[in-house]
Amino acid sequence: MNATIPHTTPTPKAARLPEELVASSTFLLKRLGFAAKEQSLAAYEQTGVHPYHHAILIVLDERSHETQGSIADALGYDRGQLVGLLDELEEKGLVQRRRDPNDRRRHLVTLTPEGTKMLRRLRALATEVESDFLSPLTDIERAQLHGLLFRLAEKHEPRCALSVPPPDAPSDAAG
Amino acid sequence: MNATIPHTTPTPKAARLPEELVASSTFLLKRLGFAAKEQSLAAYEQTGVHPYHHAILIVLDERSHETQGSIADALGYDRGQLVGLLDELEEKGLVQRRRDPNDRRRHLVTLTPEGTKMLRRLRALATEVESDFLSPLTDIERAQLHGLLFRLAEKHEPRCALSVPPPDAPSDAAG
DNA sequence: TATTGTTATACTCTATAACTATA
DNA sequence: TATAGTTATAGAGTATAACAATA
Repeated sequence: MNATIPHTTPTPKAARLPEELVASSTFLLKRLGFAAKEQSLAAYEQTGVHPYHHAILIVLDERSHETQGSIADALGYDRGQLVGLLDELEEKGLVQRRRDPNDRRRHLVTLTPEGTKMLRRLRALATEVESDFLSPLTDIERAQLHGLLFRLAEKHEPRCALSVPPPDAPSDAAG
Repeated sequence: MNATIPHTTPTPKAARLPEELVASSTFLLKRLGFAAKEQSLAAYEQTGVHPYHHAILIVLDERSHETQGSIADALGYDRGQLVGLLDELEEKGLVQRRRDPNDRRRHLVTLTPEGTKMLRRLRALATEVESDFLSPLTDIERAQLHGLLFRLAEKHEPRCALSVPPPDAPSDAAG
């Protein structure tokens, strides 16, 4: 390795990202979103289900007897993708599908008692992952961050908008 | 459609995400990271290059004559992946590879004048995308958001850390 | 033997659309 | 004809590791 003189290496050994990229919030969002996804996946491995499954269970816990289409729409999943996810949840006994007697094309999906139990476990895990991911921030900073992310999500992920502003109210109030 | 009585639809037509998910910052980070990626990809289509290519050009603009390994390390890319990206940049005449005479295993990569020109264009485009993505926020809020994201990135994307804390300083000070 | 760059392979995701059964 | 769910297929993207040249 040409090791007579250690070259004084003024450039740091640990490779750093260009400041220009680090200065970009969208760049950081992409990287952090990826990191959050990876950490979630690693944590969920022990449970045998994917964060996708967790989201489905949450939807069913809010309003059971959803149709597959309404679940897919609520989460932004493709309907074809949802079929496989529900197959897996059903195999594990966490949800149950039955035909809607009023429209036999539809499946009504419900949470089983085992599904409710799993959901409890997944909620605890998700809280843990979130808390760990945000650990560099104080509680106040976490609230600030969430508020800012939510404002962006209202625009870029409209499904996040919690309430549709009433037509006669000034729309600014909803922000 | 069984259209005698319109059902009064108390559930909103627009499918909404469960509040539980929207309340999670890591969930929002994942979705926003994905949205940022999608918007970048759409914007970069007109240029014929990918955001990956842009990042490589930025690295070369900071410090030319990088080896392929150091570029990959700086950006966190796989070295095998980088080969193809550099092939594409070279085909377009934006970068040039030549062997390092001091170590003939290595390739030194440099920006061509065309690459510099393209980089100018890409910088303008990236600024536009960023500005549009953050448009719901005021300048002060944008700065707040970036500060918070950066603090998270220092932990979850160590390549973002701008300066290595001096060994004699208390490590807590580095956040 | 270890490292740089290259190539090949395989695997995961996702997007698309064809297909069925019901309406 | 249109819709809900299902299935199959293809494509992009990514990760892994085998490989040749050089140290």
